[in-house]
Amino acid sequence: MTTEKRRAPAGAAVLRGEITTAIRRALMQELAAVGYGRLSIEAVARRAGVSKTAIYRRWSSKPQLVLEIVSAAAGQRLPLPDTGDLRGDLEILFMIMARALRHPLAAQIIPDLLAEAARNPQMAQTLEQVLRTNQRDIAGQLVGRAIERGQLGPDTDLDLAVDLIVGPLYWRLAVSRAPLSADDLPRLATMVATALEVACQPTVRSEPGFQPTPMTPGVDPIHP
Amino acid sequence: MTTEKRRAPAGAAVLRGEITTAIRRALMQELAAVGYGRLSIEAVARRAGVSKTAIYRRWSSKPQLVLEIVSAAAGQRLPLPDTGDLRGDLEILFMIMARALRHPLAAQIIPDLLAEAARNPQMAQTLEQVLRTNQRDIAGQLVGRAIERGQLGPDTDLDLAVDLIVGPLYWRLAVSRAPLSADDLPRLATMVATALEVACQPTVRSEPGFQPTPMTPGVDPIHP
DNA sequence: ACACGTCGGGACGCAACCGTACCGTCGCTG
DNA sequence: CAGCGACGGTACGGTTGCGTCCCGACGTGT
Repeated sequence: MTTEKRRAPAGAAVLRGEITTAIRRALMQELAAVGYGRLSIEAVARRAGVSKTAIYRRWSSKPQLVLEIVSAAAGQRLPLPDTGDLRGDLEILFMIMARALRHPLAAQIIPDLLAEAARNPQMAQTLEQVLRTNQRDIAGQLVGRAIERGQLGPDTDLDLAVDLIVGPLYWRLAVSRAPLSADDLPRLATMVATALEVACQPTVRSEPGFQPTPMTPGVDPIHP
Repeated sequence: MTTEKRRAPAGAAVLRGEITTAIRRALMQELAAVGYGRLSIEAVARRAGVSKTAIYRRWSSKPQLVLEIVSAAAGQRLPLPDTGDLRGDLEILFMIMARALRHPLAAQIIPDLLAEAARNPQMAQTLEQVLRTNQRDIAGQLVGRAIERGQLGPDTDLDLAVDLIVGPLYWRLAVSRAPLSADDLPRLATMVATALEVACQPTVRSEPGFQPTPMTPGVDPIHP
């Protein structure tokens, strides 16, 4: 309640936006260069041409810094145009994904943070919000449109659809890191669209013939 | 050439295998716990109940240690049975992959090392040998059989096929980390098999109708 | 039985980094 | 126009980890 007597910060006593921007940029570059595990505040400050204090004035600690900046950077929701066809929607989506994942910064940072999320609940929660729900929403509306059109059945498994849609391109661009020609995207879209249509068609066509082998967990593939 | 006068190490002067094993196991656990970036020799030694010297006697440095152990652990080639059908082969493969990726150690370590490989040429080369070529071989023989059977055309794009085969399951188990019921694997196999068959059928069925939007690289999805 | 030679362990010097306290500086507010 | 007050920067202890050196212990080959 004593805050009423204090006057608001003004003049030189206000955070300089240019320095904040420099820190944000430096953090992303440093994150790409050394990864979350090795990230050090000192290195970020050096790269930004700024003192550590400038960072600690804005963010309380290293996790807080990374989480806030990453959230802000990845939180942009981009609209997905409706082409009127499942395959067309997929191709648009693939182009957006490819453009994002081709950027060196994103291609370095995203897998790194996803790996970190596997052991860091805070990071997992943050990425869940800014990445996964975003993707699930996008894939969700994409699948939803296809259902409305009758291209897919209403009982389509959304999770499996997301895997099929996102998995191949993520693997290619973020994991395998092999070059991908522009021609491949339409082909991939065709393949995925066909797979979805066949597996989730309104007209059910179950095809038994191969009985699944029972799971045998307990064998260690890594080491005895 | 003075080595001729030296006699071979024997007795207590020979490396104790139990300690080597303890180091290997501790390294994997530590790698899963903190990741490659934060990995410290001291922590490995602590976890193994061993002194640092015991480690430095066996491996010269941290990268060398990790690369050697990871190579040894992941280098096991497992045979892929021939079910006589593309979909059956895929289902078997998916079960093998799922069993491997469901192990907490592997699920933590593999994405972490893949992310590290993006900035570490040594790591990239090692993983290339022990993981990617392994997968490419497996997928290659799987596709090769399908081609022999006539299920796929001889001009099948192997790279794209690998993406489609490996991507979804890797995304689901290693990135998204969502639970995957046993029923999902056969369904996924059906979807992928269908996608491959349609896109790579000997009877070419090209279907134009959507002209690809040109690539526009240069827009930064991360930050201006 | 002896001696050889490496073993594993503890200790050390060095370097990097975290988070904080203190300092002079500067521009708005009254 | 005067001074308040947070700014950005430097300096500082404390901690952690790397890689090395020295030490006593110990089992085999001569």
